[in-house]
Amino acid sequence: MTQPLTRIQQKNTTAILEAALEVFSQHGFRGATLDQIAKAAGLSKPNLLYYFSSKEAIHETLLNGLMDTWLDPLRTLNPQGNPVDEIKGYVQRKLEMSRDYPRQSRLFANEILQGAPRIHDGLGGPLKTLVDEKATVIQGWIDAGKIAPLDPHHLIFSIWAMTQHYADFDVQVRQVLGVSGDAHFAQAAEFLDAFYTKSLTP
Amino acid sequence: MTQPLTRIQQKNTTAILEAALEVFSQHGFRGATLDQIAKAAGLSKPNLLYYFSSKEAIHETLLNGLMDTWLDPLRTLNPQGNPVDEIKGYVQRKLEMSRDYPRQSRLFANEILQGAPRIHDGLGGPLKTLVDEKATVIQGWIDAGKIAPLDPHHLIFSIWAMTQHYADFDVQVRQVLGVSGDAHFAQAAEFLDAFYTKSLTP
DNA sequence: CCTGTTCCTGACCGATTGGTCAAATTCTTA
DNA sequence: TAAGAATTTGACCAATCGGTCAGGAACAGG
Repeated sequence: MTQPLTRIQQKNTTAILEAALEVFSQHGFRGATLDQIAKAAGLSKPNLLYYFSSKEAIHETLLNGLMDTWLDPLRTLNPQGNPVDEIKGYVQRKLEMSRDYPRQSRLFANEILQGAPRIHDGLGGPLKTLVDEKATVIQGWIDAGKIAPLDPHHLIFSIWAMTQHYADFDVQVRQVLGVSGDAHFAQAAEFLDAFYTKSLTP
Repeated sequence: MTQPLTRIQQKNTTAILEAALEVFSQHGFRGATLDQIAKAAGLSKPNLLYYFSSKEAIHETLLNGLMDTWLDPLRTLNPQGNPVDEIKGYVQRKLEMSRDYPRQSRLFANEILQGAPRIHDGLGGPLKTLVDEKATVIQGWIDAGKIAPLDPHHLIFSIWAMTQHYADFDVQVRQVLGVSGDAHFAQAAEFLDAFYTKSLTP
């Protein structure tokens, strides 16, 4: 039985999670400190621990809230739609997430990189289930001759890899391109559209 | 004037770097501890610091030695070769590196994820130079009608993203596919070959 | 064998870490 | 407005961090 949150609880909880997202995504779990998070949230360290029982509790809350949002674009892949457009739409939505929520992407990347010690189960369970389901849909499209024959699982991996690359390896992308703003995301969108059009069309 | 290393120096230095690669790639720079590295190397902590002046010195040595090896596959991209085969060859070599040297890939990924604080300059300098050079080659192929018109820089990013994904997100890939060995790398090789064949052929 | 150099270690240090706690402050509500 | 609950804080703690240092052990060449 969860109690409704007071305004002050609401405000501080979100401030903590926002600050923690900033710090965790930048330094990883072990690299982040409670002092950093407290300072970024404008609270004292003991006050952090009044709202969350431990550093790990903050991190866990963040990851749990993330999983669903992160998989939503895949969930909306429509079996009844036009196959090529559906997949390209998924690519674009995923790329937009890299542009608009890079911290979430990096938080996730950090966790996976370290071997996913805190969400290992979530990967084999809900994630695998969803991917398998959508892979079946894609395989159906292949069997019907609607798209080119490509291993559906690895096709999904390719989408994750290419879109998240622009968030996770942002520094590298910027250095190599020599840009500072957001303009290269439009280039990326164009590239990915052309790329997947060519590879998916039967 | 660097002195030649004695056998014992040789042995311990490589043992330290091997252990540090293991630990750094798994926990990131801040997450790794000298005690962990010392234990993994079979040495005492003060003995580590007899060979390397600091934790950062170990990390730096590791990254410096990595950069060249990591870019070699791109360097061997031959302007005179068959365009599609050259690029697909690069993809395969990069994928093999993900399979055979996943720790190096994760070490690099960790560094970039945290904003590349220790190799920031190397990205804008040598890396950018090499990429720009190869991008020009690819653009030449496009202008000659040898491959499909795709932004060369983003094409290179796509190769990095997709191949390194199999090393950096290894846990996720394994969980989703439900595999434990190395077999899925053969699938990945096949997928990438088909994928790039379709998208590069004019 | 002796001697100087290289290699190695236990004990230790100050700084930082995640976390605790009693007391003070602020808010709510009767 | 008074009492009780919720919120906030400074002071503090044990553990761990990267790193130091004096001295001992092993090794080399003569």
